Amino acid sequence: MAIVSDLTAHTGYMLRMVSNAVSQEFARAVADEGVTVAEWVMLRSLYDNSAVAPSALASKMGMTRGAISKLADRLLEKELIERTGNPDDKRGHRLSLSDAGVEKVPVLARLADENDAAFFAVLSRKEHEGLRRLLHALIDKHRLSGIPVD
Amino acid sequence: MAIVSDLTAHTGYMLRMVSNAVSQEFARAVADEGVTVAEWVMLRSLYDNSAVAPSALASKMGMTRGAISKLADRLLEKELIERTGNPDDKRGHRLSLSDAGVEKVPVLARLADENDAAFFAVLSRKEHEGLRRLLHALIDKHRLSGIPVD
DNA sequence: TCAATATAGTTTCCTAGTCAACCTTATTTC
DNA sequence: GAAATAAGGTTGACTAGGAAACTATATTGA
Repeated sequence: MAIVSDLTAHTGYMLRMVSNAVSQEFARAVADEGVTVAEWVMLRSLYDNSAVAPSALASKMGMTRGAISKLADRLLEKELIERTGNPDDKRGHRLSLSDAGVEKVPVLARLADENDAAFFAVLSRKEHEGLRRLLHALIDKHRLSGIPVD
Repeated sequence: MAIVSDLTAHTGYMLRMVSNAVSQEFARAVADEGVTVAEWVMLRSLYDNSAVAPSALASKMGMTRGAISKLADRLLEKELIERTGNPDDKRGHRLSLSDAGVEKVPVLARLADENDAAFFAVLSRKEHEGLRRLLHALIDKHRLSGIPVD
């Protein structure tokens, strides 16, 4: 073993290389729909649970509250979400999808499905399942809960 | 299958989640040594081949020439690399490690080794090898050559 | 041969994050 | 029940990168 190991010796390096490739392709796909990957994740999160507190999204999405605040501003600007006050706590806000947002999510979800399927089609069904199992184990063992966006 | 599939249904999502976790831990580790992940990749690349053209690094690292230009500025500022003119082509430059840079690389390489080993230690040897094999297949089939940095 | 084009690098402007300071409202504690 | 502290969210300063314009030098080809 060399004193200075090669970059490719690290599994983390390979992981990042592949991960970047999938994400870049997906970013290109959603860009045609006028949204970014982070915006997609926020929209998708609001699709399940509407009226979510920004701070809850921050921890779910693994971003700071500041970032969520600005991300929400952009989606408000695009009229894909709505921001309302929380009557029970005047400090708090609630974010939810607008009607346009509700319509947009399935379109983006379809792109996500297609992108994922296309990228991993080079693996056999068994390999693909093996990969998912290993990633799941890592997520589980490291207690990774946030949704990645960057 | 639901009309709008879950975020976690996508392998790309899991990949990114795990990849982010490894990278964030590594970023924290190298930050103690005063460098960023991108800086580490550039330093490591120059360790093998000194006197490299910025444009060559750009394609190797999967970044734009503009980004490489600024990254090189930062490493020059830290006196870890040196920039010289190319006598054969007055447009071109060559980047190489400074003496301090040459000393720094093995230290950072050790951190990279440790970080990678620690993160993937939760997998069995066989699982770890399986993961590497699958990632390698994806890199190969998609012809991914750049070194990821972001 | 010299005009058009291509290439190497840098710079400017823009985007999307972080971090820390800040304002407002709640909660705790004495 | 008022003062101290905490919590929710926004804002401003800063960072790292991409895209495209720009400068300077090389190369091509009519």
